[in-house]
Amino acid sequence: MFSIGELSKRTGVKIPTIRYYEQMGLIEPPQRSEGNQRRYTRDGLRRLSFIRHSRDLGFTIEDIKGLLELSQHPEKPCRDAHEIAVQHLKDVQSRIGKLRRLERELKRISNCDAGHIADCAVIETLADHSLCETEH
Amino acid sequence: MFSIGELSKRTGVKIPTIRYYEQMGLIEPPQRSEGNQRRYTRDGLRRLSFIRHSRDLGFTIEDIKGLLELSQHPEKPCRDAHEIAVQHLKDVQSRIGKLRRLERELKRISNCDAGHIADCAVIETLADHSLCETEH
DNA sequence: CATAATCCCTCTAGTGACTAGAGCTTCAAG
DNA sequence: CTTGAAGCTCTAGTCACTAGAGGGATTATG
Repeated sequence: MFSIGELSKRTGVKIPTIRYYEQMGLIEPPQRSEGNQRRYTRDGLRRLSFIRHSRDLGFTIEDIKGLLELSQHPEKPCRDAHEIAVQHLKDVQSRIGKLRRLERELKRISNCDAGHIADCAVIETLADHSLCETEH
Repeated sequence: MFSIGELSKRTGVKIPTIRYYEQMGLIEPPQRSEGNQRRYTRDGLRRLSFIRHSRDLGFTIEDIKGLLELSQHPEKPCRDAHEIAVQHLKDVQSRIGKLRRLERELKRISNCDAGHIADCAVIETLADHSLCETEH
């Protein structure tokens, strides 16, 4: 049995975040000690590790609820889990695309070496979109 | 003089967002009509366009406050504006790096074509970080 | 066994950048 | 002069936490 602090250390999830996950229904309310403190089992640890890892990969809490649900039913078809992952991959790829266009624009405007604001490309470009090279 | 709706159409910033910017001190409270409705000038339009464009490029409201302040003082050195832009560029580049590692991992795990959850790479990998190829 | 240090509890509120809705007033066109 | 669109303020909700107050529980040491 682990206290919440130990669980936190082992998973790298902060204590208030663990309690928040409980509140959100991502993890089940664990048993309590006589003095009302949370006591977790090895199973709770596994579940939280799953959640931690999924969050690191950028899945939303709703996604994770779905994935956890699925993982409880090994006989179900894999299709749904697969779909969640593919959808998320698409999101990630679109975010990368946007950020790369941004990067190009920022590189360009931050090459500015004007002495004064009056001639600064950063300010000028922000004030006038038509000075941009790419859409965004 | 524009109403808030016209300003919204011309800049592409939604009406509640404009009021929010006013509340946050990004734009000055404009004049009001006799019936207490906001009336904007061409200058307000320019300022909001600047903000819109900066937000599109991912600057935070705090960044934008700084940049607006600078743009009001054309005689100031360009250095500060430059620094804000470069810092932001760094942020963007680090976000791109993270997302690309994620993309690789998601591509890998979503190649799964198992029939059942029991053998699904998505679930398996989320449950066990050591199955990952890259750090994240 | 007493005490001190650490840990844990609940509850509320704050973050950033909006967005949505209720319940009301004003404006512009016909 | 009426009517419907557009505007007003205020409150609360979003997401995924994070911080702090004010208390109780557990554990290590003397």
